[in-house]
Amino acid sequence: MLKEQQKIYEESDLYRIRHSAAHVMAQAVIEMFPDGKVAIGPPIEDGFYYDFDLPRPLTSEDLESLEKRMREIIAGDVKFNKQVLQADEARQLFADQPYKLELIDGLEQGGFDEYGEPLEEKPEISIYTQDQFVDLCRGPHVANTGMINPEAIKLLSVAGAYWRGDEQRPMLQRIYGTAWESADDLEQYLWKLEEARKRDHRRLGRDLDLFSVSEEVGPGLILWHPKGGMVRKLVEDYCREEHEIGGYEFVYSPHIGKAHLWETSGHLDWYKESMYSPLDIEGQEYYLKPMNCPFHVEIYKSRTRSYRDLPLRYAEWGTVYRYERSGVLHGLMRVRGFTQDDAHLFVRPDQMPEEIDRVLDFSLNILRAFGFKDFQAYLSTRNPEKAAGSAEQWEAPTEALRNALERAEIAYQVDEGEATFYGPKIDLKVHDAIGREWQLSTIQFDFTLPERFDLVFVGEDGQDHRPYMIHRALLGSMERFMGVLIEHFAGAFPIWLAPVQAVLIPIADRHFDYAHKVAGILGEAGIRTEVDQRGERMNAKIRDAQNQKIPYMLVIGDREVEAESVSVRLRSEENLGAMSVDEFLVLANKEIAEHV
RNA sequence: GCCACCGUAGCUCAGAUGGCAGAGCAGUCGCUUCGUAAGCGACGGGUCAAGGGUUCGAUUCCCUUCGGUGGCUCCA
Repeated sequence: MLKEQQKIYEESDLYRIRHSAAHVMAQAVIEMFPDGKVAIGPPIEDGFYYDFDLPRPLTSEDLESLEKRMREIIAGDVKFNKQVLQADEARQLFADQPYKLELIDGLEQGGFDEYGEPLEEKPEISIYTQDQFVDLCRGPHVANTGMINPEAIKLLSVAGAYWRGDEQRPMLQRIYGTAWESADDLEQYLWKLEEARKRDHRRLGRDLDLFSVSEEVGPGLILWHPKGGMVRKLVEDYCREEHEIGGYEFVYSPHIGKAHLWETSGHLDWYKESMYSPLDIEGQEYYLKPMNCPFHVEIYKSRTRSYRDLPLRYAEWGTVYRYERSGVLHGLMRVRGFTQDDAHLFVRPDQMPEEIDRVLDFSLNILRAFGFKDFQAYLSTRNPEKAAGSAEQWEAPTEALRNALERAEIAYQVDEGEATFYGPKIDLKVHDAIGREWQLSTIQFDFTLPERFDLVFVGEDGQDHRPYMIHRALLGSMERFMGVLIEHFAGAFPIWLAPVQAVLIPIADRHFDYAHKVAGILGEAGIRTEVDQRGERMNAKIRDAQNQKIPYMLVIGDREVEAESVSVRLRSEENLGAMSVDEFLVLANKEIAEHV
């Protein structure tokens, strides 16, 4: 959620309802476990959570009885009473609540909020009491529990969460719940969850035979099947063409490189924990590449570069390997081996602003071509804990990126301290068909590599000058992009990307010959076509084609053979009736060209 | 990696307080030749994730490992 949206949310009634529901839930939990310790319980985007330290793991039966108890507390319609305390009074009150004591210390020092984030002003210490339950809390809440709609709350799941998000601290039990103003809203939200589950790319990947992950090969390593491979190829083909038009040149580089390369690049200093262990080859250490940059840099260095050569734009669909902790792997979205649509731009300082504008523009156009319309940009700035180079060095590129965003006129927010070690970056996120946000493009300024590799170009003055380097991936990784595409379209890819665009459905065996004849014509016209000649009834063939989300189902029976036509049914279930093969080709080609 | 839960046929899932392993779908074969979302029948298919322990006997109980799911931390 954007910071401005978050602010509006925090002012809303819904925010109070959810915050209050979290307290009611905490009361129910503490009634169940009187010795339980409470941590924090804030509202979140679609609901709320509360973290607890409890004597035993919670079960789904516990959630049911907690939910029941919450409804009783709500029915009691008790007041939320606010009271402001001195730190010492608060400490006495929460003497047996170690997490609250830590929070009180943070508040008293005026330093930190409940997440451990620094605060600008020293806040007052307040408690809210409802029924017998007292909680350290800054509010706000509804006036009394009766203002929470008991028909619009639901406890969703239990998960582990570190106290203050720190993996060195204890693991708490987090209960996620949701609360809405009306039962209808709740129902709609649950429908959305169900819809998201149905379009889960892992499920569709199997049902549509797009890809798989084999236990034999290893977790986070994707096997693309022919249908998924076709979609991926179409995506790549389109992008390659656009890149050529956009002035990029294609390069290819190997999957491994010597340790010294990664020392020079800085990856072994800054990125080692994400890299696979080295291979020993003839006494030399080689690392699997986690990024493509050093290779492109070596291509740049392979000869003397003149100011006339720049900008150079090296593009590569580069497959990289990163060690991701087992718990973070997720279908195509988070994997250990993936292919970036990567490019590195080497530019003269005077070309830099225009080049960044171009990249941002290029990126938006490509994403639009795939049906994404809603973008959100994030500008990540220097993290002093984890940054190569000085603060001064970061200033100019950070400004350049900010200016590009201003000129592109897209909504963005600044994420302070979120940059990678080598430079500030812009991340572009898209909203999919059901409103979820996914990160795809990244445009990263890199001022460290040109220095580390001592990159130069010869200027007009005959002297060596340092080029700037911009690192960018537009789709991000092919794996993640495909995952987002699958979920965005719920597997019903736009016709130009559909692995099978038309299926011919002969009603009886005697129609096979004509079906193959039509398939031949369509194939020659570039339509990806299959003939379903199983001994199934037409109804079954239609059902299967529908489930495979094939855009055009062409039914062929006696009438069509007679009239040399096809009967066109769409996956929208619309039946267009009979038309000639030529008419169908006009229709299909139009829709393919329009990317619908 | 951490916390919780889970792992039975390609998929979705039954099952037994520890005693020869079950269904639907999918697959193969046969019959059917059908007009816009599932025709009928037969057959094949399993070291019950792997390894170890307890036991007369383990798919079932215990331990370890591997894999998955939801989160946390991290991220393209």
